[in-house]
Amino acid sequence: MIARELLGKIIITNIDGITTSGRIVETEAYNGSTDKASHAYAGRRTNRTEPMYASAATAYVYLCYGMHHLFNIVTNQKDIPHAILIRAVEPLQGMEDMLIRTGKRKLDYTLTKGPGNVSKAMGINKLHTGLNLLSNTIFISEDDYKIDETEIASSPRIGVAYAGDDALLAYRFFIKGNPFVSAKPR
DNA sequence: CGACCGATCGTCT
DNA sequence: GACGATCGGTCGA
Repeated sequence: MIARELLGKIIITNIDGITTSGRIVETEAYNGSTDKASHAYAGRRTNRTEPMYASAATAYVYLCYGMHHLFNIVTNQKDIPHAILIRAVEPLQGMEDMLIRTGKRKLDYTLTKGPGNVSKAMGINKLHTGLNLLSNTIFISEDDYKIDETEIASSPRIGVAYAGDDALLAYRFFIKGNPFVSAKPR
């Protein structure tokens, strides 16, 4: 499962002349047309969800609650709308700029905890939806950091109670004990 | 701590 | 016209 493999990888953004990067510590998988929690459930295909139907390594960014831009990585072949929501990263580069973007005063674990904060800190917004992630604006990289399987935990996804039985699926993955991992499900 | 609540607007029905 | 793949502040214990 790709949501698991993304843990420990690095997201780098070059936006507005600013470079920021962070290590992925929490993800959620959205399993396309069979997943009631997915925007693409039952093959729903609209202007908003169209990028999810693109091939792997495309960005799907959308506005949530009228104020948060949530960043997803599309993972499958063209026309199969699978995506991974990046829920938290551990900042690596550009913390000063992240603080400015988020309006926070001091560097703490809330800087990039939760999907809304990740996008805000890294400068990702709706304009980036549909963007190819092999571009240099937003891309995924990796370094020597290795995660052992035993460091990975899973749980049901956050905030998807409306999805019925699919809300129970353990499609959320995170690095155990990492302080940037967001709150537990409600 | 936990529970609750308001902000805020694009998207879909 | 209703409703979020959220966040941060407040309130009470």
